[in-house]
Amino acid sequence: MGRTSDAKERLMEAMSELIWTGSYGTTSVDQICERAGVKKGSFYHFFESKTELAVTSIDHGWTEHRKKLDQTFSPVIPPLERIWRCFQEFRQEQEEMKAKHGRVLGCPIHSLGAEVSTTDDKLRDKLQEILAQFIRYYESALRDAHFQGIIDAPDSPALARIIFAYGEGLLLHARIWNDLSHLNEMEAGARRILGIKD
Amino acid sequence: MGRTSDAKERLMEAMSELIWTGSYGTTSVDQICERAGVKKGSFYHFFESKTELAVTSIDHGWTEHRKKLDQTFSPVIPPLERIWRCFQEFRQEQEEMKAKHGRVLGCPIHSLGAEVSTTDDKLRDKLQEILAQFIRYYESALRDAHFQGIIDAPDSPALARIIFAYGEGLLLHARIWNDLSHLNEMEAGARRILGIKD
DNA sequence: TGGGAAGTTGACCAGTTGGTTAAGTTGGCG
DNA sequence: CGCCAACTTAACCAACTGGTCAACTTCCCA
Repeated sequence: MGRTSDAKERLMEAMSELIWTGSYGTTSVDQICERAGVKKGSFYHFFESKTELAVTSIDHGWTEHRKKLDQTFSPVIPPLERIWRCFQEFRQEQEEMKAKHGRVLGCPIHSLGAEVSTTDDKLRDKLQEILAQFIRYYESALRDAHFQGIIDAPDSPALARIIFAYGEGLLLHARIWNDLSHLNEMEAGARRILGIKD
Repeated sequence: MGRTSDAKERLMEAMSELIWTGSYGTTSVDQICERAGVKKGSFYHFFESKTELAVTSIDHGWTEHRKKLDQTFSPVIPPLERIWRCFQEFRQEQEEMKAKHGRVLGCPIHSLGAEVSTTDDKLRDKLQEILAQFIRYYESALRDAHFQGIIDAPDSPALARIIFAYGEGLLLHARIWNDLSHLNEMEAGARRILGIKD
């Protein structure tokens, strides 16, 4: 019943892109609407606030991204190989973003988290949720690697947090320096953390 | 000659605090002025723009912070001890900030970098400069540790970048989760990265 | 002591902010 | 076909944005 529209999807996509290329604070509702080709009245027909759009579009983007991650971290793939592939995909994604926007953009979840976590509770809660889920991919890969005797990691959650913090730190440096080469050392650094010689 | 004033210092301090507790984008000139007890006309007597105040106050804060770091990383102190002390000071500072503001604030340089590095060139350049300087503390400590045979680190700059990225990642997680306990594992994680058993 | 540089003040600006509203248009479905 | 829910539109809002300015006060120094 009633009319149909893809304005909601267009708004979510515009918001995601603007947050990633810029920041939440400097992204105005007018900008979002312009990029999405949607009038402001329609914006507030679909979303009750700018924050709600952000939460919804971040959530939607993560749900999409998880599909790829589920493949990357498939139990069929050797455990450490999963992690190296994940790093390669980080790199590929950042390359694409640099080609498209002329800038290395890093991880939108962390950039947004750094910006809003003291001021926007709803957004912060969503970001926490996503980050906590992400760590589980590392965690289960490391647990598998430990049980296969590939690495020595009796405390895989702790080790996963180290790898995670390290990877996010690198991604952030890549954004700040607008330089993909920071990502080159990701695997080597992780090997060092995992205590793998080579 | 003429009148003297500490309004400039008050503005810098207000800006630093507001950036740290919130973000650059959500900090308005009016807010800064109110907190500093300075009228807007005076603001623009001392600074040509909001960006310039941010650059100046960040720079000033770093110059102050370096004094402490120079002591922490004194060549007199055993090299790895310097790093552990630095971590302890991170923790102490975050504890103080949490007591004062009710929130874990993380590293203002990185939070700011995540937010503005795609949009504000002057600010980004300043942040890059500071971060590059910070890494050197780790770097020289690691070089010393290597030459003293305490660790195996032929490529100390690369290792310093790993430790740095890791530490910043943890600080960011502490901010996002508003939880100091993320910092507890800092030394243990760094030991693992450095390949130290214990 | 007094000239003048340095600092202060509050009124002012145009543009933008997130958000509202009421009247209109569309098209799925009974 | 025609109803009516779903969607669109443009005009509107008060508060706030970063920034300006000319008149005024202070107080250092010659």
